[in-house]
Amino acid sequence: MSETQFVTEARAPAAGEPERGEIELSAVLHALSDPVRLQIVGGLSDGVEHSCGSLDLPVTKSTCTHHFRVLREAGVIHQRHEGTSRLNSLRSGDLEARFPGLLDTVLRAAGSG
Amino acid sequence: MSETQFVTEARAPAAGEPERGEIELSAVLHALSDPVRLQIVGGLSDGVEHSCGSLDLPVTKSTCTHHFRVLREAGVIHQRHEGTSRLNSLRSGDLEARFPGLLDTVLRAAGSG
DNA sequence: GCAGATGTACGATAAACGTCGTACAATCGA
DNA sequence: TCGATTGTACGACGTTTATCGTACATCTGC
Repeated sequence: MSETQFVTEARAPAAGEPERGEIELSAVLHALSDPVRLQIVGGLSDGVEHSCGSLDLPVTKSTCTHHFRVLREAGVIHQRHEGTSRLNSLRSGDLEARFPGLLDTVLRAAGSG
Repeated sequence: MSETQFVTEARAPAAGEPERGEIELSAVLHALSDPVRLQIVGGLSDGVEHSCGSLDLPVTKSTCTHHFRVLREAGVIHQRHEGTSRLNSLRSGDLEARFPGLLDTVLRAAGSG
């Protein structure tokens, strides 16, 4: 896991991301309710930053952009710019603080289902 | 809780309900991603059967019917006919068997959020 | 500067969604 | 039987969604 994932203090989120305290449950559940986005979250669950293209998703680039935006605006992921890439990571710490156990439970459910 | 909720054997679902093994994670998350439906699930979380009207929802009757159908077709609730009422209950046992911890975690998140 | 790589922006499109109103069906009590 | 209660069916409506293609922006390496 990256060193930013288990911090317990809320940090200032990037533009377009909700703050930790403003993450809404219904938005998170909606973000996780799409199979492609569930696949993205599963791909990010190793705690390593992944670029959008490195996840080998079954949709086109522009649809990818759409799904990453939904996840970002729901507060599920963080996007960092590096070169021509956008490095994505799960906001595990923020989600764990706001909705304890939720992300892990969903990831386990996605893995076994 | 009613006596049907913690059975570990899958039972034949009513028409329109998926069987235990066919409950899909994305459908469950989508069903739970609407505030009204989250309120319904919260209202049913005492384990008691509730009629549709007894939950005092902020929408009209026909919208209620719609939300209960979404929950039923996702496998989240069971509906039983009794007189002029439809008694609703959570499929806690089936959900726990299929996606362990998911329902409890979401309900706890909904309660604190 | 130029070409390639990586995403985003924008518009289009078809499907699904949440909401409502009205009409209807089923049941119960008087 | 008649009226009240409870919920469903159906159609309408505006919004949102998931998807794509094309065009564009940004960065890297030559």
